[in-house]
Amino acid sequence: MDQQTKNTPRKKRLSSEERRKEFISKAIEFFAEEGFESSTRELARYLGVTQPLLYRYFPSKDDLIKEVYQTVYLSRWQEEWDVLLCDRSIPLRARLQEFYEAYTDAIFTREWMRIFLFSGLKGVEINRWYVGLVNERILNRILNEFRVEAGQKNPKPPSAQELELAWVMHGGIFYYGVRKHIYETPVLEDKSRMISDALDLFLKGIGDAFPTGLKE
Amino acid sequence: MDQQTKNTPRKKRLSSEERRKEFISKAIEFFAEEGFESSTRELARYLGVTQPLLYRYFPSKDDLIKEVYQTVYLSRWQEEWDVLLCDRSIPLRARLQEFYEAYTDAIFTREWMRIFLFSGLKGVEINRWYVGLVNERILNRILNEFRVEAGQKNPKPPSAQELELAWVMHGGIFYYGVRKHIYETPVLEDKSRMISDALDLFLKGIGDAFPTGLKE
DNA sequence: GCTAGTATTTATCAATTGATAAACAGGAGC
DNA sequence: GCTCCTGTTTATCAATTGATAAATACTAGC
Repeated sequence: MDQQTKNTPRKKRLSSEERRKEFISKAIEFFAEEGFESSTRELARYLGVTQPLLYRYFPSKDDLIKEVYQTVYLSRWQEEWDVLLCDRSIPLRARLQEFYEAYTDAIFTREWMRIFLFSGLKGVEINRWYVGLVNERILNRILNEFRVEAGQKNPKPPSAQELELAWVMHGGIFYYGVRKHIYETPVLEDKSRMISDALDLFLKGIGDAFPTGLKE
Repeated sequence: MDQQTKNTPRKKRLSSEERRKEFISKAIEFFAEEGFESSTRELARYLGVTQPLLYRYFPSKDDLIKEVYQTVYLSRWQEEWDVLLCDRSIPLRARLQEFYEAYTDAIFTREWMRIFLFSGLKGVEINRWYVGLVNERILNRILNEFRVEAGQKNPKPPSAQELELAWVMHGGIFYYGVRKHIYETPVLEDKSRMISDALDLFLKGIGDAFPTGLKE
C-alpha cells in the first residue's frame, strides 16, 4: 500500500538490498545445514535461483560466507544485556538467571550453534573475537558483580582460576545447546531448571572456593 | 634386527597391514587439520604417495573415513576406567579426580577434539554412540556411586535433573578442551586445578540440591 | 640372476567446482 | 509502443574432485 509516494528513487535499490538480505538469511540456513564446503550450485537451488546470479550479489563465495558470519555473530547480542548484567538494583542471582535464559534463547538454535562450530573449526577470526566477547562482557562482569554484591568497593580483577571456574559454568550451559542441537541427544526439557541448577552450583561454589577474595 | 627368523610367510602381509595402519594414523592427523571435505590428493601428498595408491588400501574415501572414526573413537577409552569409577576402596572424590585427569589426558588433543567435532557436525552414528557411552559409563555411574557412598544400599536410577547436572559438569570440563584445542584460546594452564574445582562444585552442589535422594 | 607377484606410479575419465561472459526478460519512464 | 536498465538465465571455462586401468618399479623366493 502506498508504494509510490512522491519520488523515491531508492525504491528499486531498496528492493535490491532486500533481496541481498534475503539471500544472506537463506544462505545462513543452508550453510548451517550443509557446511561451508557445500557448493554454490546447491545453495542456488536452495534459493530457487540459478548459480551465476549469486555473483551479481556477492563477488565470491568467500565474501558471501563472510557476510553470513557477520550476520550470525553480530545480530544476536542484545545491548540491553550489558545493562542487565550490571543492574545492581536486582540481586545478582536473578540477573544471571534472566540473562542466561535470554542468551540461550538467542543462541540455542540449530542454525546458530552449527555456524558457530563450523566457523570455530575453520579458525576464523570472528570466532576468536566472539570468545573474547564472552570473556569480557559476560564472565569477567559476573565475577566483578559477585564481588561487588559481597561488599567489595573496588574489586580487583578476578584471578585466572576464578575465571576458569566461570568458564566451566558457562561451558556447561553452552554444552547443553551442543548436545541438543549438534548431537541431537535428548536433554532435560526444562532449560530454565538446568540454568538454575548450574547457577546455584556456580554461585555457591565460588563463594566457598574464594572466600578471601571477598573480604579484602 | 632379526627380521628373517624362520619362515614367517605373514611377514609380507603383516607389512601390508602395517602400512594400512600407518595410512590411517596419518589420515587422522590430516583430516583433523583439514576436515573431511579435503581431497584425497592432498591427503596423498601429505602421506608422500600418489593418490591412486590410496584406492589399493581403501575401497573409497568414505571407507577410509570410517576407519578413521573407528580408530579415533575406539582407541582412547581405557577399560581400567570402568573399574576405577566403581572402585569403592577409594573415596569417590579421589576416583573422579583420577579419572578426569586420565580421561582428559586422552582426549584433550587437537586431533581427537577436532575429529570429534567434525564428526558431530556430520551427525554420524558413531558420534551419537559415543555420547551414549559418556552417559552410561561415566555420568550415570558417577551419580550411582555418589548415592552408594552416601549410604544408600540399592540406589534408584538418577533423575533426569540430576543427570543434567552431571552433564553440565562434564560439559564444562569438556569445553575447556574445546577452548584450548579448537578455539585455541588461552586457558588456565593448571588442568588438574580446573578439574578439581569443577568436581568440588559438582559434588557439593549435588549434595545440596538433592538431599532427599540420599537418605531414602 | 631370474621370475613372479606385489607395491606404486602414470595416464586418464567423468562429474563437480567457483567463476565469467553473453544472451534474454520484463518493467519503468518517456 | 519503444527504449533503456536491471534482474535473471543460458552457455561455457578451467581447475579440482573421486575413481579406474594400464604401465612400471621393487623385492622375496627360487
